[in-house]
Amino acid sequence: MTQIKAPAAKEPSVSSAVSTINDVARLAGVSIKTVSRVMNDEPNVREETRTKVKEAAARLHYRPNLLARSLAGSRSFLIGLLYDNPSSSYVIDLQQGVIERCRQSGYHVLSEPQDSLAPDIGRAIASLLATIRLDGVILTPPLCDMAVVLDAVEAAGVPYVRVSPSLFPGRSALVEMDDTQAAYEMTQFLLGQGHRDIGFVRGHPEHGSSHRRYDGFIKAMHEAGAEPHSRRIAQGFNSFASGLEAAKALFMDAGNLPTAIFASNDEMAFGVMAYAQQTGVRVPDQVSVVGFDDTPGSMIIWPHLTTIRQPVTDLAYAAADMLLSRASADEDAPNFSDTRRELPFELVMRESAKAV
Amino acid sequence: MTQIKAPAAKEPSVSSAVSTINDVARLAGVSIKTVSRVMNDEPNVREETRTKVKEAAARLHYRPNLLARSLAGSRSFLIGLLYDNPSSSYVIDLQQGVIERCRQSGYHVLSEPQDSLAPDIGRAIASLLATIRLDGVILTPPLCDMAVVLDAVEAAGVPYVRVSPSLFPGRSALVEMDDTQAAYEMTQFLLGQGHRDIGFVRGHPEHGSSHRRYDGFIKAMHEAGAEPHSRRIAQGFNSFASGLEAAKALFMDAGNLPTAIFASNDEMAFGVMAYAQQTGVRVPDQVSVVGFDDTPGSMIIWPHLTTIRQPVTDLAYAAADMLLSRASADEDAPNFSDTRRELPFELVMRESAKAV
DNA sequence: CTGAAAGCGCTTACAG
DNA sequence: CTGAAAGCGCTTACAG
Repeated sequence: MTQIKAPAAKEPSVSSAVSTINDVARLAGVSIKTVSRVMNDEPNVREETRTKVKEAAARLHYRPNLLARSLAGSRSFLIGLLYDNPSSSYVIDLQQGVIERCRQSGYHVLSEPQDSLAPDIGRAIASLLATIRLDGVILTPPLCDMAVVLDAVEAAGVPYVRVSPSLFPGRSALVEMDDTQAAYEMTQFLLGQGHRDIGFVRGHPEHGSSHRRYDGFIKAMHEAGAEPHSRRIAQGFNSFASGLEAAKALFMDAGNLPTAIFASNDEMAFGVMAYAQQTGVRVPDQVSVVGFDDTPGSMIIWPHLTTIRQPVTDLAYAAADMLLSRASADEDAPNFSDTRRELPFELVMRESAKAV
Repeated sequence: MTQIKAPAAKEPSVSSAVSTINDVARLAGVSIKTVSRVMNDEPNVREETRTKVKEAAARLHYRPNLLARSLAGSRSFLIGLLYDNPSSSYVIDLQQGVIERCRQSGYHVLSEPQDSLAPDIGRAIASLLATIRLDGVILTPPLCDMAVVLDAVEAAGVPYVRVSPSLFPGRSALVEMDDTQAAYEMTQFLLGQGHRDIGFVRGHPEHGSSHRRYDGFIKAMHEAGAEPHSRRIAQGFNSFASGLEAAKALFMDAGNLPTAIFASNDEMAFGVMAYAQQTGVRVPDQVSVVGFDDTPGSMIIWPHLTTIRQPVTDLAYAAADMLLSRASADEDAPNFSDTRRELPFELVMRESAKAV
């Protein structure tokens, strides 16, 4: 690859473009310690001095060097987002929310995708945390349910928050939504629409949320005295293809279709809808279809998908807030690891489901 | 928000968990300068000494502190990804590719979403670059076409690469694909399938790629002597809703439908397909529909969408490689800003288009 | 081939 | 209310 000169800089000398705390101190006629005090909004500075320093800083376009602050101080102003998630919209929404909150506090976010299947993931994370002193880490599924990952983060002494963990309750601060209740309410919604014969597509058996969603479904069906026959339950793996396969099984007997299908996630619901369309089953006229997650796809298929909206952005806000308030609190503020926030989901009614 | 004690660390003292260059030097019985040489794979170290240092580093689980390296040296090992893009899959794919490449070189990536509509975006970026000394910046549309953004990056003296810019050719290193040619080939594909009466949904007029795609379409149609009537051209704005509206216009006369519709992006193609479905127009039997971008949605609708795959990951690789090779090269290697790489697109044939 | 010194730009701990 | 000194963990520039 060819490479040559950097784009012409506006300043004669690149290095002269950035001013340091020394420049500000000199211009304001104070010590660098005083400049530091002003920049960090510390008390015990005469108002007149404060003004003088602020003016000097403004004139020089001074911005404290984050790296230098990190090295000298006890904070790095860096939060790590560790993920290994196949859903781009989930990751991007979460990341966006975390960045938004961090920015307000002068923090930056390091996105660090991880391969949860890698045998040395524990060492990889330990190495990462040794290389960059992070002030906090956010862990998403499936990483947040892996003991080796939690061990590594804890060994490094970095505070962390888990998003929607399924395992090790109480081991750390966490944010989550109630999958079971959401599936329960979605099922109740279907029942309320007059559906009694409802098929269910289970999610990937290794995801904790799959089981919670199934439980919520069964609970509602049970309460309604409408326990599904086992042939109304299909096993999926969270993919479009597995949804298609599940639909094939659930629609086996064309003369005896369920009136609704509840897929454990949107992706599988799309598979069900595609299969229905291919075989001439009309949605929602013959069969209602609902999903779970409210991915972007639910608004681009027709009929638009009725689904459960995960509060991804709010989960991100909450996780970031926990970390940030811990970072600015006393080193040993008590009970951080007991912090737990449950955020509300939302049942989004669209066109893929209707009353029977 | 409550916050309390950090998760119990494995080590008695958190600070003792991380070893420094001094620890390694002491254990190996050498100076820190020698440790530095070994860690950076510099020459002029006796093999025996090198081994001794490596062993000491391994025993102490030593990882050089990135922040300290940054402050002392001329490199920060940090690359910034600046974006303001509504498509989560585009952003995540690009980010993933950039991170992957950076990781191999010991670099980390700071994702910095920007509001391209903010009036002070130039100052925001200048401030960011003053706060964190980045070794390089990657700019995506629409940021890469904003003079105020380029000015800020250049003023900071940070090397940068633009991804798919439409404006200011030659102002910087860039990676891109040929939108015009892609649209041209997609149109030729349709023509080759026997379509002559092809409708077109134009993209958002403020996106440079919209015009290039339109040009490619027109060129192919012209060459085939099949110039479209103006009522076969609809204006969209890259959204699902605008695709739906466009379809309404293009399908106005039910007795005289085009045999194919080429939408400038997938999102609008989905809108066209939804409208077709709502009005009983069968895709692809009555009308073929094709899109552009190969977003995840193209695989969850039925029929799956025939579209153009942007080489997003490869664009990311190429952009990162340019920056990384520049970072490890001489400060003034010539012509970096002339570097330009064009990557091949791919025509992905799926079920939404068929021969007439 | 190896090392002692200085310094990157800040904050900490202390003194006044 | 303010500042001089030391130090964070490295690399640079220089000396031998």
